Amino acid sequence: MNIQQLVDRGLKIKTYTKDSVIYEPGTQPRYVYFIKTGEVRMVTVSDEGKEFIQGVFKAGQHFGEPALLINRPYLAFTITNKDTQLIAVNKEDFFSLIKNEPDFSMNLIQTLSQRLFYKSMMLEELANEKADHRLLTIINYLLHDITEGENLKVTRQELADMTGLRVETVIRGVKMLAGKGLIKTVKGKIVKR
Amino acid sequence: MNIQQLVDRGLKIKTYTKDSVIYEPGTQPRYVYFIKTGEVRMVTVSDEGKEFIQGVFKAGQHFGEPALLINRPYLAFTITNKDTQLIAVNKEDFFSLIKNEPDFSMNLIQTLSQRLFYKSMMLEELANEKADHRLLTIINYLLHDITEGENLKVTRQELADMTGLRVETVIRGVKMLAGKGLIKTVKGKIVKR
DNA sequence: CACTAAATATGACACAGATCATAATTTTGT
DNA sequence: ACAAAATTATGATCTGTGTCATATTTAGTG
Repeated sequence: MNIQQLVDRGLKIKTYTKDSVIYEPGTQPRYVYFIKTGEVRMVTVSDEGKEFIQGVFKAGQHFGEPALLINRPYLAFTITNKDTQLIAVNKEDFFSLIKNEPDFSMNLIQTLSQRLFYKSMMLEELANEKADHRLLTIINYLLHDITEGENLKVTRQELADMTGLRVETVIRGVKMLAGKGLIKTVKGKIVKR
Repeated sequence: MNIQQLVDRGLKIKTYTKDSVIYEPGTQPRYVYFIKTGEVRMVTVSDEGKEFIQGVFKAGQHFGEPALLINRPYLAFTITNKDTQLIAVNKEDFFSLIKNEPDFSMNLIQTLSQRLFYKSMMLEELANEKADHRLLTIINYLLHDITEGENLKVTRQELADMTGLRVETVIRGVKMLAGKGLIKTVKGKIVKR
């Protein structure tokens, strides 16, 4: 099931401007959201206002399934990183997609597996490893998605919010890793080689 | 799909004694494991030998799907907590289960969603919260599964291995939470009220 | 019941990373 | 090309939790 097919079925496209909140923790899930264009981040926020990035979702992907499927209030905020167009698919329709479209079902299982894999990896890091190790792991993970010579389009703040560290610690850590030759940086940007 | 049906299909039951290793990190997944009897823990281990409990699986449940489904080497050890009987279902059979048994597929999706929910919760805790908050969260989570008056059958060491803390920190933290009346303990055991 | 092992408890000290303050550099918008 | 904003950088403390050492309590076993 892709976006076009959903549109063909007559589902409405909703437009959100950058930094709009799509849903908040504590609220009851009613939809699964398919992204037509744009990008969203899923973040949990501590009492002191510190953000942790649970995931980032781009055009063609969907988010918000787990809470809907197990019927639990959301844990996280979902916020647009750019102007974004979404299609909200209600519970009934989403369940019928799973039941009636074997490909969609298989695909969803693999998507959930990928996310579990990432979260397991990060849990090990946050539970057991110190700053430099965490940083190297997330950086290598992110480098997978880009091609040689390109650089990572993430700020130190974002790395901090993915690793549970503070910006200053990330800045010092990245510098250290570059010094040891474990990563390559050009003008502060982390580059794949 | 339940254990009996797998047995009826002629799948072999393998027996493991307590503390046997079923698989190790780095190896390539070939099976999904269904638990007939017993219990296993999934743990990642740091270079310094510190364990983190990624999950615990009991009779009737299965484990090892994500790595198999996305075709990536295991991240964790899986080790029996007790004498355990397993049925190993190979990739082909597992895929056919998903394709041909809609109920199984739906069930798997919900199981994966539950695990994602737990891991998201723990990631937020490990990334943003300090010892006491982490402890209270995991304790409340575990208390959900038992009835009033019963006590948690986990040691401080196990709480430590679930929260990324050290035993001493857990011991001090539990004592503190009990002192503040946020949890109830009897002879050191954490009791549901 | 006694004996041993495992789990819980407690104190002293160390240290990674947080926090705070301020500066330098790079990016973005006009 | 310039100003403003965002990001990166760096130093000086502070602090929660790890580490280590040792003691006490509870559970398990013949």
